[in-house]
Amino acid sequence: MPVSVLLVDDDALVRAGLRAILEAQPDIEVVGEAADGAAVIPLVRQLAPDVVAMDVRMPLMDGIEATRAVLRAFPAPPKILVVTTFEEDQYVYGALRAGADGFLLKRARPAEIVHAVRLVAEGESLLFPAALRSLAAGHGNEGARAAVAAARLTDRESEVLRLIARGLTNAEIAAELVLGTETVKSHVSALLAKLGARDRTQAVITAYESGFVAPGAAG
Amino acid sequence: MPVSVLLVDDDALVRAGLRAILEAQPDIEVVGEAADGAAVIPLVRQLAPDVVAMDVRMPLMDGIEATRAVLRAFPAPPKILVVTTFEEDQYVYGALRAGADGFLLKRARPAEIVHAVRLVAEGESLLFPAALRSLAAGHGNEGARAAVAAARLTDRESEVLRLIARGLTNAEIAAELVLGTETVKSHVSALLAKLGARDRTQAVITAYESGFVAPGAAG
DNA sequence: TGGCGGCTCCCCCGCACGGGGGAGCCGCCA
DNA sequence: TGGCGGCTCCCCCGTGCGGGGGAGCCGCCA
Repeated sequence: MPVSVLLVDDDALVRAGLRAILEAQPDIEVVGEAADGAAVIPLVRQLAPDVVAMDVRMPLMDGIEATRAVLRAFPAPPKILVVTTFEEDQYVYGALRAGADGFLLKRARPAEIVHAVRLVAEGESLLFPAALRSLAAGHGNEGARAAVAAARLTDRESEVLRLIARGLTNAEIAAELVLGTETVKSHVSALLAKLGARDRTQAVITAYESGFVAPGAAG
Repeated sequence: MPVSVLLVDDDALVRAGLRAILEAQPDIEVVGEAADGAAVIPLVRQLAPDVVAMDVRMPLMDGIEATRAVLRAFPAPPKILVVTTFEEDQYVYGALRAGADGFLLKRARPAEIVHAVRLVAEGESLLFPAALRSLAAGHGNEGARAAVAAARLTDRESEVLRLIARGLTNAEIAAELVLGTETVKSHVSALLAKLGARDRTQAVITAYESGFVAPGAAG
């Protein structure tokens, strides 16, 4: 059962590129295209795609509004993969709050694009915007790859991040999870690398900004 | 021109106590009372108080809902001072998100209660819930005093907290503000003490949880 | 069967951090 | 006039933190 994808981008060139890359995969099928967010709702209703690859900047209705509209309109909405560039990273937070499931960088390599589509199709994928931003600084394509491939935390890392975001030290986390402090340090290091965070403070910021934790939700 | 206060608490004893304490001040005037949040809207319309001292737990409409209702109903709403106890601190975040302007602990001393009313009346007062919680742990009355009196940050401290909440190190903050690192350290220490935070990580958490910074608002 | 990723734990090392002091300058206000 | 709070900068000191290595165990899957 292939993953069905709807492409939404005002640039025909981008649509064609995405279609070519994705159609080359046996398990991915592009079922439709749209040139603006305003056309998304009826197309989703008609095509019922698994994933919508959604551009951010479009003339009539931008990707953020369209994301919101789709999630409002359908009880079981498709996964929304927001297609963005480093220059547009100010839209990332808005898209996240609108309910986007993942991010795709236009300058990513084909294999990464394919990977991203599969990831969001599988569900529960959270790509951290801070990782995008920090990795974007200077590293060029390296950044794109890392942002797409590495930004998924393991269960343990998620658990540790949650405790970091509650203000615990490594020793306290170790006690809480019944682990050695060295183990916690390992998880913290891995987690910081994946998030593109320099230290636990930046990790907490990323946790809040990405919606990984929400104000008021903590105990 | 005295500060006018509306008391909202289902406990008549509490109302009487607040009235006695506040009326003893020449610059504070209690203009009305209500026993439930459901009665607040018409009373605010009629009395136009500067401050509403609002209990959290009330039979018909709780303080959080009432706060929300008041802020929705009036273009220039009164300041909302939420009256709470340490046992009720789980309501603090909800009240903050509802738009409350400050917090008052029932076991606070009279002078502190008066101070809190004057503070919110002056505007722009933000009392940090994390400071409440951490100070509440064990210190008894000490905690109440500190939470009310110390939780207001100076301009410089607010500036530093904002930069901490953007992930900067002390050295980077110093460069940003054109200061010495030792100066930044002084501000950070003062700020941590006021917030009841152990380190900058907890300070960031407090900043988000209190609404001092909001997800998506950062640049 | 081998490889790989996740989880666990260990070492060494440098450093940013935070606490404890103190001090001088300025402006406000009693 | 003196006091006080805010802002600035300095010292010393301990340590939690994060990076750099490495290693063994397990389960999944090709």
